[in-house]
Amino acid sequence: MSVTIKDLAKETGLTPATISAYFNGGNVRDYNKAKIEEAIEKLGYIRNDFARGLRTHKSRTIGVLLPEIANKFSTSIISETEESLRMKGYGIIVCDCRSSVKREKEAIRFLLSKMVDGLIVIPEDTSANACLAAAQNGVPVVAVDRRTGNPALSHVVINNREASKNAVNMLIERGAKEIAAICGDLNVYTAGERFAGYCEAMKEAGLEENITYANGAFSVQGGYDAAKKVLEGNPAQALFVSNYEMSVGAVMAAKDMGIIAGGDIGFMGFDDIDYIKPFCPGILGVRQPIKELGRVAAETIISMIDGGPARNIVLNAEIR
Amino acid sequence: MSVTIKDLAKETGLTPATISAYFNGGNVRDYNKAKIEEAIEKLGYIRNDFARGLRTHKSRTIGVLLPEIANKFSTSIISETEESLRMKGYGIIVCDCRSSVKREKEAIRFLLSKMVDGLIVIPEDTSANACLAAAQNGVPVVAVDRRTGNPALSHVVINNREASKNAVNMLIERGAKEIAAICGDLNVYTAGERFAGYCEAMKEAGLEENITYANGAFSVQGGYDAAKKVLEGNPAQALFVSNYEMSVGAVMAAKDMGIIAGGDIGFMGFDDIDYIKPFCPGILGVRQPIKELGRVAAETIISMIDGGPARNIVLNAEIR
DNA sequence: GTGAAAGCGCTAACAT
DNA sequence: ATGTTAGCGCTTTCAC
Repeated sequence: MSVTIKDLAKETGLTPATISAYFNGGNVRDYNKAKIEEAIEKLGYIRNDFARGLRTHKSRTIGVLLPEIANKFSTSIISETEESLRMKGYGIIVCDCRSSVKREKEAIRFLLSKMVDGLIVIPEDTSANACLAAAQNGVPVVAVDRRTGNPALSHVVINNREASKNAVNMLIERGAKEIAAICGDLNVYTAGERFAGYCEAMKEAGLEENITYANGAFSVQGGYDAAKKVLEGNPAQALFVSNYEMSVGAVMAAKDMGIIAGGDIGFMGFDDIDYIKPFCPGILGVRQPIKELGRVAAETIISMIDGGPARNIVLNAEIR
Repeated sequence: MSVTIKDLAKETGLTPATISAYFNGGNVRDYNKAKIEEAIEKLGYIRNDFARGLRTHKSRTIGVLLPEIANKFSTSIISETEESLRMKGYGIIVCDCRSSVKREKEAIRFLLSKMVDGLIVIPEDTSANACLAAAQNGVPVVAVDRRTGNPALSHVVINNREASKNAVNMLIERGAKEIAAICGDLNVYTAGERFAGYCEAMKEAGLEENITYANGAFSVQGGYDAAKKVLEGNPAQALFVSNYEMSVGAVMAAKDMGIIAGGDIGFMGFDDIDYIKPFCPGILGVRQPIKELGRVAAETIISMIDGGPARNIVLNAEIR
């Protein structure tokens, strides 16, 4: 079957212990090192991480759990996380849970049985019950993008409420009074916070009565439908859309109704909406520091694995 | 430390062997089953897949290797693959290699050391040398999207050349004669095939002299730059862009130059360009059967793990 | 249907 | 600097 450390021992005339020392930075004579390396090459040896992990209780692997793997925002974060982690010698196992709390629980068990050293999660379950099993097993958890009620977890989020408030204020400064919010399920942390920021801005501007909210799925279609509903009902002067996919959908819906977002009406979306900008030069967006989010998440999980405490980190979004 | 099968044995008054039998579908008395389940719940037992894999040489895990994890096309495929695989009891480990052959090799070693039962790859290295190590270890490999020269691998691809030829023919039928291709690096399988299809169509229509090709990175920016170059030089009557991100960029570039793709000039892009359609109703796209690609890849790797032969599967793309 | 015992491939004392 | 030995948590004969 597969080549083991024993075969390397036989090939080189050394013992397994020496080979192991070689792999783990122990002191090995240079000419023995050379022999070992030769044998590895010749035999095509690949280390069995199962055996290793069984001994060490370490996998040098981080579990990553996303609501949806085909979601641009999530994968952009993860892309950066993976990069940072790789440089520290860690790999990642990615799972998605299709935005289902039940699957989130299953996936966490799956990841734990893979002996991950830590977990980076965009949590679906706000109470973070699903992460309990991890905590129980001494596996540290970093929640990204969404805050949970569990103080054992680290959190890396953006200043959702404040950024949204500023964003809406910007629409107000430009003269809009009837600003409709399109936010998706308010029980989701980000949606709730962003809507709250919208409300604060409206209230402080004395526009409390103009607060309008349209629900919808966190998808292009969801944003499309919600915007259509809003624009057909009460012609708004501006739209505040609190998520990337929904922003794209909302711009499409407006266009289909003959309304240019950012031109005929004010428009504040979220994340990287540059693709659409040539067609709607006036649109604005809250830009989350996605790369930093991913990098900081990686740093935080490493720090926790090394025994550091749970942290709460808030990054600032920018409006462009 | 963590709860083991021994703890379950102690708790239930049974032996590890019986607990193991329980997990592996052996015959266990109903009231013992109940006791075991109770103990699992009470103690919060999570199976150690390292120990298990060490014994069985199976991980029930498939390694997935992508050029770029933040790429919509890749993750859309994987999303479907993961779903299918999960239903068969398999999980996935996802790596990306940043479109680097060197990293691809590293990632494959990483995945093999994690004892994956199979590999699903969007191969960066056309010769599939990187996959050699997998074959050597008896780990089956399925290449998706791009064909390699290695007959040991299964391949799941679309009819790139034919679909592209049909697509370009469609532009020709609509009256375009000066059609420029924007394809990215032609050494990449898909780009090469799609360009070949374009050339065939042009030749058969007697438009050989009009063949124009602009290179660029496989990104929005790459498509933008390439389109700008093309449109500034020799005002084309139509654009054929052979990749999703580049299609988006090309449409943006045209718009920035005051040209509406699909209106002022013919436009044939790739994949799901619906987001832009409200702004350019006339654009067309080659639609790859992404979900089917992902599902078939999953089915194929399972079949190979069960001892089946390597397969070559070609799915048809549709033009809309 | 359940128990006893061996061993998967590796690492980590400890001895030399 | 290298060898010896025991054991990580599980599965798997083989008895009973």
